[in-house]
Amino acid sequence: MILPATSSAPAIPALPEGFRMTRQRQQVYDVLRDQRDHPTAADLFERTEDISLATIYNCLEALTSAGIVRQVSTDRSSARYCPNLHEHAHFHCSACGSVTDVDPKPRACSTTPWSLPTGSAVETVDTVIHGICPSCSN
Amino acid sequence: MILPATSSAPAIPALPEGFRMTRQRQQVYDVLRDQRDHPTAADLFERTEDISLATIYNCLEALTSAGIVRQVSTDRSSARYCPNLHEHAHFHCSACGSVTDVDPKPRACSTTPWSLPTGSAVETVDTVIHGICPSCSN
DNA sequence: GTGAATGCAAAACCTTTGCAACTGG
DNA sequence: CCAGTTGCAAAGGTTTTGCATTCAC
Repeated sequence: MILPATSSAPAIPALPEGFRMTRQRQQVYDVLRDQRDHPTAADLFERTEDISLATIYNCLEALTSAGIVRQVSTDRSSARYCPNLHEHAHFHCSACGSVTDVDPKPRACSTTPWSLPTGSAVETVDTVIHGICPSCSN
Repeated sequence: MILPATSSAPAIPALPEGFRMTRQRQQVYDVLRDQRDHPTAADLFERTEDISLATIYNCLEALTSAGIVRQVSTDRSSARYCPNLHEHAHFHCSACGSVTDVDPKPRACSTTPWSLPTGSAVETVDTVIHGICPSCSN
């Protein structure tokens, strides 16, 4: 007998001790993982069912501080969310508003190209490339 | 007779055709240029006189689209503004919240280290380095 | 003179919060 | 069981808007 394709096996990178994988958190993570278009909280609210908007925000906060989702700010509009944990930048099309992942070049310089003051401790680097995407260039 | 030090000579990079340099826009630009700590709209409202908050926002929008000021989004809090037009990144201290300019290393790789899809047109690249600044490391 | 910019207050928008009810481990 | 999570509605903070007045060119 074949089990119905329940939407979600955990399938999540190492979770912190004591992290509660609730139905809501799983659903939010599933949408992020399956539709990698960097949805906003409102997008996620529409794409899920029986989750309040406040809980969407709670889940995103929980997933973000658990380290399995990154928050992306391309402009002043709603925050977007990204389940890609590999080093990458975000390309933001100023025409259509889409946000896509951009990988580093195969053998790009390995050290930070920025002259940080002595004593600075780097936690994360967020790079947003604004421009026009191939589809909008036509 | 010595003239009182009126706050402002134009002293602004090439302005677009038809840009009206009003008193308010000049004052906002002067504060940005003289106190390069990346103030928010609310900061600028406090540091200027006889300018309404709505006008602060109008001025920032005007200066930004005129290309002489850049908007900086380090997190979800208020937008910050930067009059430094040279290529640089922003270091955001997650402890004290300060934002400082970071210059590129003298001979860092000259081309984008990102594999952009063919047909992408890059307009600007915003890099925010989150971490702990030297003062907060103590 | 005239279109653009300002000031005010109100509205819009995104996100967080307080608190009672519920639930995952 | 019970601390942590949810849902709701209300509040908070930031930014925008409508419109009459004022101003830069």
